[in-house]
Order: sequence, then structure tokens, then C-alpha cells
Amino acid sequence: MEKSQDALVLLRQIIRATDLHDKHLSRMTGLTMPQLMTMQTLRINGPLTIGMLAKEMNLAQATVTSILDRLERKKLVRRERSNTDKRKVLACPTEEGLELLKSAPATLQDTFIRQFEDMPDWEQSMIVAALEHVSHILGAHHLDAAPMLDIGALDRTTETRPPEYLRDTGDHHKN
Amino acid sequence: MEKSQDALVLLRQIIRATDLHDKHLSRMTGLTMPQLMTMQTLRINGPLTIGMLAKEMNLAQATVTSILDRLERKKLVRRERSNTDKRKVLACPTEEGLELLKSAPATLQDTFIRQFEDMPDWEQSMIVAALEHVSHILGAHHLDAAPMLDIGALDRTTETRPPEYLRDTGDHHKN
DNA sequence: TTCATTGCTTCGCGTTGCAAATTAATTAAC
DNA sequence: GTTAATTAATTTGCAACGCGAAGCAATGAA
Repeated sequence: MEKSQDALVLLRQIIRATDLHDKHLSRMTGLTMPQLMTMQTLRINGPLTIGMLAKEMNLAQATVTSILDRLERKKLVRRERSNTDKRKVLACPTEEGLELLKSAPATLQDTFIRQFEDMPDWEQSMIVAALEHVSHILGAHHLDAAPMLDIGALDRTTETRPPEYLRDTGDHHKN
Repeated sequence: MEKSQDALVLLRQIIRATDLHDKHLSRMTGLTMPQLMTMQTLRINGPLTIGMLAKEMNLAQATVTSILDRLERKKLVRRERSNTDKRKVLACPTEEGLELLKSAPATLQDTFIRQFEDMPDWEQSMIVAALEHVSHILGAHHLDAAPMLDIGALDRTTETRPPEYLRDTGDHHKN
């Protein structure tokens, strides 16, 4: 059957596009992708314990610890011990960290939303229905997911500027 | 608008599902994801020079060199100098390497294809049309992409290269 | 008190990923 | 035909990932 191949290629294209955009964001913010991912997760969920953060990102706790070390050094994240249970450590995004995400360049979902909402209502419904179908086929419907296509950034501000203000060690990952 | 949020969540779910499946494949084969990616690219395109391989995967040449070092140590890939231009080095998947990919667990696209082809024709067309729309919105329609959802493993419907040495199952190679 | 569990960090190791420097082969210029 | 520039891959050095195992402190249970 020809159409299933078409569908697969299209899905692959979509995934590839988001991946490339993630790498672009990475360059713009000066953060690595795991670092961006971490900031994004914190922005969405608010302060999380290291364990929760690890689970949320499908990484080992030790991995998250080291990522947080670097984010803390850049003052984008602050560690805070829990009062009720002093074993727990909360990772909190700093003001600076949230600022950084806000100033990230226009995101893929902005583009998507703009064009999507220009479409007639019946077409929107058709796309949602189709995506629902695909998600179900892949057994993905139970996965929790934020309404965003790329790792970083939110908000309307269309500021496209590479930040100079994180200098620590040479951290420019290029990808 | 509510529906654009729905669409974004669904897309994110789909991407997340393929990512999780990739990690599963990685564990099963004993290869890292870049290594799997490399093997997969070679399986699809046949022998490639290091430079082509790097471009295909959006990586620096030096990175690919080191990945190939490890794949060669595992005897999954063989290096071969070009006769016509002795600067060039071709990376060729070995029989063992192709075997490994073949013996990988059932892939996501297998699941997808099976269920997709059970759908009535009009529904298939609807999904392809919707995906086409999304791909276009994201500017992804020009990206070249193989008809597969996960990095590893082969699907028998896509033999772009005739590996005359297929046949047989059951040789699990764990690094 | 004692013991097991939980949550995070530390340590060691291998893998990615890149830029810069290096080597070798090809091509262009003189 | 020698010299110079270009191209292709490797080597080197360095930071970041990613994980398991070991360690430590706080909590909970016996």
C-alpha cells in the first residue's frame, strides 16, 4: 500500500522539523538541549524535586544532578531543600532563567498556531481527528505532553537575540 | 482557540512516543542512539563517505569518525578507501551489522502500517492529507525522510538497496 | 535502638559533539 | 613539474551527557 509509506514519510518530516528547530533554539540560547529541556520542564511544572524531574524527562537521577549543577552555575536554576522532608531538593527556575526562555526566538508552535487558526473550522477538526488517530495507533494517547513543539520558549515576544550574559566556562554547544 | 492546543498536544505525544521507542530499541540492540542512527542511515542509503554520512545526520565529520571507530570495533561497519579518490573513505555496513538491525524487535512503523492498512481508504486519505498540511505548516515538506518512525530496524517494504545477503534469523548480537 | 528505605550526590567510565590542528590526496596555477 | 590551494578524513583536546554503583543523610518501621 502506497499511502502508509506516504504517511510515514510525512510523520518523519514533522519529527525532523521539530528536532532541527530544537537545535536552532539551542544555539540561540547558548544552552545544550538537555539543559533547555530541563528549563522547559521546570517552566511548565514549576519547582520539582530532582527525582520528579528525572522521571519527567526519562533520565537517571544522577544525570539530572549534573545538568542542574551547570544550570545552577549559570544562575538559571536555584536548589532549595524541602522543609517537610529534608532529603528532598527542589529545583526552582530563577527569574533570570524564566527571562531567558521568554527571550528565545519565535517558536515552532507560534508558527503552527498562527497558520492553524487561519484554517476553516472543518479543516482544523479534520487535522485534530487525524492526529488523534495516529497518536492512538502509536499508543501515545496516554503520554502526558505539553502543548508545544519545541523544547524552549513561550510567550509572544519575538525577540531573536543570542544572549551574551551567560559566561562561565566555554559552554557554546553547537549541535 | 481550543483546537490548536489539542493539535499541539497530540503532535507532542506522537513525537514523545517515537522517542521512547528509540530508547527502547537502543537498549535492545546494545547500541547508543547515534550508533543506531548511523547503522540505519547506512542501511537505507548503502555505503556512504564519512562526509556524506555526517551531512545526512546533521553532525560534524569528526563526530561521525569517532562513532564509526566504535562501530568498526564491534564489527558492524567496515571502512573502505575509494579507488578513484583515495581521500575518501566509504563506511559499509557488514553482514553482521545488517543482521543486528534485522533482529531488532518489532518496530513502531510495523505497528503503524498494520493498523493503518486496516483502515478504510477514505480514512487513510484523510490522515495523509492532514499530515501533509501539518508538514507544510512546519516547513518540513522539503526535508528528505525515510518512511520509518524509529531509528533502528528495518521494514521489509522498504528495500531501497538489495542486500543480497539477507535471509536467516536468530543471531542476536549484543555489542 | 536498629534496620531498611528513600532522595540526592559523588565517582568512574564510556559516549557524544565540536573546533582546531594535522595528514594525505586531488586540483589549479604558474 | 613544482608550488599553492582545496578537499577528505583523522587526531587532539575539551565540555557535556548518561548511567550504574557507591556513599551519605533523613525518614520510617521494627
